[in-house]
Amino acid sequence: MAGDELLHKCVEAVMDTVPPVMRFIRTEMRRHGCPALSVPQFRTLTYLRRQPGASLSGVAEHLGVTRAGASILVDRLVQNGLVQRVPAAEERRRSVLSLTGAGARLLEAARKGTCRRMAEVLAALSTDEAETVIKAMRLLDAVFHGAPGNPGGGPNR
Amino acid sequence: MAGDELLHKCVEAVMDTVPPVMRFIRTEMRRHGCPALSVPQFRTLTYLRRQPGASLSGVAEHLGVTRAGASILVDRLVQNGLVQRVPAAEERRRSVLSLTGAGARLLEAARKGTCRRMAEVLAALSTDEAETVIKAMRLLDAVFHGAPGNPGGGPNR
DNA sequence: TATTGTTATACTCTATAACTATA
DNA sequence: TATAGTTATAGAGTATAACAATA
Repeated sequence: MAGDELLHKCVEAVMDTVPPVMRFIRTEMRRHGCPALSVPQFRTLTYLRRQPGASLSGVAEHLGVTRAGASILVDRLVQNGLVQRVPAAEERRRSVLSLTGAGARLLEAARKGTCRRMAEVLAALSTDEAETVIKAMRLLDAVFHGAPGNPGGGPNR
Repeated sequence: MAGDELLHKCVEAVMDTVPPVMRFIRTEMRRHGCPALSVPQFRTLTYLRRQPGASLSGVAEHLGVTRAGASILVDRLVQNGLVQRVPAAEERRRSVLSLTGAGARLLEAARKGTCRRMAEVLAALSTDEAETVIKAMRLLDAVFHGAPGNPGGGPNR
């Protein structure tokens, strides 16, 4: 475990740096969506590409939001023809979610456009620096994974 | 400049990792605000602590939002008694913004609470790992600083 | 005319609470 | 009773567009 002062510096660094990067991602996602995708929408589509047939609860947990929020989010995606939602055959209260063709195409387009723009920015990094960033992202993934920091433990999570 | 493949891995890592970390920050900020602070509100207060007397345009630019958005944001902070807004003496169309006592206190409380929670999470890192994260945050700061990724270049930015 | 800031409008995200339907 | 999902309500963020006031 890192020392107190170092830890504090680390916390401040993350708190200062993450919001602007997030804003960049959000803005680019909007620009490249056509129709624009919000970050949660993008993350939902990405999740469904990797986990076809996932449930609404799965989406909620992946995003770290309540089921109510996930329900509305998915609703919009369904209304926009990007996601298909059907009741599970065996357990009818469960939803089976998957990308539609349009959803897959839009996801790919948004992903490419946003990645291209971010690549332009990150291209300023040297090889060593890029490796440092990758390593740091893995570390953050590891420690924040399962670190709730999530919505209230109410009855409907 | 890093190679193409490495760059791509770096982009994906950032796009995958930043949103969950951001969500953590947002949730903790809500929890510790009392009344809850949103991330933009928190960043505005932090900015005003460091730049007392800043203008609304300054806030907008710091946050990377339109002036319309910054105006509303500041409005809420003023209504909640956290920020003071007075017209500049010499150039009356300009606003002079600064923290009130309550704003400074709330900022400090929210900062401490959120930092403490994040420190709990980051405490899992070794000294080397914490240093890697700090280094990466500095690198991202540097490359995203000035990388707009910001709202449309309309007439009212 | 250019700059600073506001207001109007519209959309998304997000939470909590209360509900329905299924198991 | 417990679980999956929905709906209602409320408040914040954000964009664009149109506007007012000042320089």
